Amino acid sequence: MSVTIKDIAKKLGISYTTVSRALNRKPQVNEETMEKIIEEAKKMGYQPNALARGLVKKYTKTLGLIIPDITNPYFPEIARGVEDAARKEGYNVLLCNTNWDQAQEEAYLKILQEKRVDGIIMKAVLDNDENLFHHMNTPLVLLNSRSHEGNYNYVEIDNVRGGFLAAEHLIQSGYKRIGFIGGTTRSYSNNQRMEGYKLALKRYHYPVDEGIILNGEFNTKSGYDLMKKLLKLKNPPDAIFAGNDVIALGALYCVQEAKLNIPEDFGVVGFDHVDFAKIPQIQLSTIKQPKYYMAKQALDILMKEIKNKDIKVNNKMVIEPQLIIGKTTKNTDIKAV
Amino acid sequence: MSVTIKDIAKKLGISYTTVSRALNRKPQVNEETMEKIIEEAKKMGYQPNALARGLVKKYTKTLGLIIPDITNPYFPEIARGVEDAARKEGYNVLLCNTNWDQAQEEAYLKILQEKRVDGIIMKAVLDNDENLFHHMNTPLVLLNSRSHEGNYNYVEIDNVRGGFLAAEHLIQSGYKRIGFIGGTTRSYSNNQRMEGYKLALKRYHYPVDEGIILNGEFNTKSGYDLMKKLLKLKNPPDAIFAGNDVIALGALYCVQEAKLNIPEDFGVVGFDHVDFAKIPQIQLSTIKQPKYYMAKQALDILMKEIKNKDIKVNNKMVIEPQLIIGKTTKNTDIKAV
DNA sequence: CTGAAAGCGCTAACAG
DNA sequence: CTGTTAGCGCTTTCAG
Repeated sequence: MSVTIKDIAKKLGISYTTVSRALNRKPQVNEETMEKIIEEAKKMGYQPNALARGLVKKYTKTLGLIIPDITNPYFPEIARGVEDAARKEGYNVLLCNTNWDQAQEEAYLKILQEKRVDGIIMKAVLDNDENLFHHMNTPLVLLNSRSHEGNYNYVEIDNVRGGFLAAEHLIQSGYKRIGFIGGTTRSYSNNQRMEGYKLALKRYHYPVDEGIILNGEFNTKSGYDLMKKLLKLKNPPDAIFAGNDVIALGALYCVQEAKLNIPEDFGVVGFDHVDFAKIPQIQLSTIKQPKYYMAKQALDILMKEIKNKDIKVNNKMVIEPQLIIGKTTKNTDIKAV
Repeated sequence: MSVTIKDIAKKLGISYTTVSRALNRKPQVNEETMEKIIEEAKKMGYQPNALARGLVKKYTKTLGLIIPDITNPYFPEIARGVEDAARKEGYNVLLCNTNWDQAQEEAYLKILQEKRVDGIIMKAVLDNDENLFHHMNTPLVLLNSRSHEGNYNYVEIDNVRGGFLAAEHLIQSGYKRIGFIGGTTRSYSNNQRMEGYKLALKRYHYPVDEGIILNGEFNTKSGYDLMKKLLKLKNPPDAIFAGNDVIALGALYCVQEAKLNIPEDFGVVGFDHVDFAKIPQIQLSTIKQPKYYMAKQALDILMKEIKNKDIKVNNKMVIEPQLIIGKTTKNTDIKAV
């Protein structure tokens, strides 16, 4: 099928070892023959076989990135950060989307290792799983996730702190009854955010009412549906903290549909600060994650692990979140994006 | 390092061929030994080496997907379609993001082939390139792109028709001076859309004024900047057709900032019908591409090419676009999402 | 500076 | 049903 170094060698009447060396620009090779070989390779349309190379070299210069939902803009922003950083280190990234499906996550973890990627960055679907991390021979860095045994490095936003900031802001904005709409309770980061929210309520002597704490999925539809449920209550909330921006968007829509004025009658705070949250039509109040930066950090840690496969580096990073005040909560200073 | 079939064979005192057969569930193997081998493999944490397998089998069950901008929601939607369809066929997808950088595109094309992916789907950055497709040994299907020589299969929206529909809608909505804000003029699809726009103007006896036809980049900032330019004109447009939804969003923002009422004073039509264009705060009038469907079609064609590597299948698909009327153009029927 | 030989981990004939 | 052998395309000793 495709041209190999042997084909080139035969054509030139030399050994294929020399061809290999020339193509890898080893200094030992005679300059003239080197040039001749490179030229011939180009002429014949030679394409090195990365499989064969990987087999002998024991590395592939490829990384895996496992994320749960590529249509949530949070993850493309992460993906870009990882990819940009990886490229600079000479790595390519195999992006895998699990659709929040744990079986799929496990499958990808397996496949990536079989393809002998040099390392993996993963936002895990769930945190309560024990089977997931069996037989990991490949360096793994978690993103906003924790393994059960806690033996992987990670980069995460301080989710508790973020939840606290969100709820505190709603309280200080004068809302009286603050609900929570989260993603799945099996998600580590979701629960941490909920935790922070409860802490703030307690801190400010607000009651924690489980009746206005709802969890569903990490998407707009779920946000919309759960908001609808909350509004139907006899004693509905006058503000909510959403587990992420995508949920917040659905909630926002529902509130508007109910003809409540935002932010006067109802306040909404999200989490992530994804790009669409910034647009003037929305300007969502939210908790900012420095996504690009976090992605870069995760990659840096992964690089260290790869370069010291024997030594177990301990490198866990917790990033400080930042409250962004938009126009979906009361004390807004409206400003340009 | 990691466990190989030889290790398992040694441990069990049998030949590694038998191990290979058992692990591949070949029916010929004795059931008992088969079970024993599989169990031992699990116990030892065996992970097949896909590189070695690929080397001998000549396929990798991996596909490449090259896109220019993962943060434009159009592409995640495409990516999901490709990935879902690929998974059903037993393939994984290597997602590559070029950031609209042609050198990067070429690099990825090369890398993917070196990794011996079985096929590639690509939205090309530019259409005017001749070097790009050199030495393609790998099946390639283009998405909303054309190769210079036209010798690759593709799936595309009818961009001319889409541009026509957009401009026609603005005309019929009563706007008098309709501009165009596009991405780069080196993009095939962009130019086709512009073409359709001009056709509509001519058809309805509107003048084609190059002074209100601006091109820049395919992002929100560019849309905003170019819109600003247009509004500064002595004789500014009262509507624009944007090359895609992301550009439209930037334009929308700029128009609102200028305190013009949408849709009364100013109309905007985008292209793509990405998810955010549907949200109630925006409800962008736009041209719909059935993205998921198109991705699936591209994958189907690619599958055919892979399965008939010798026979050159000719399979070019042009999809009909659909006008979606939102609330950024006058004759709106406001409706739920 | 160049070649011969071994081997990466696996599958695929070919025997037995 | 199982083992032996060869070979995928490449890099890496080890000689020369």
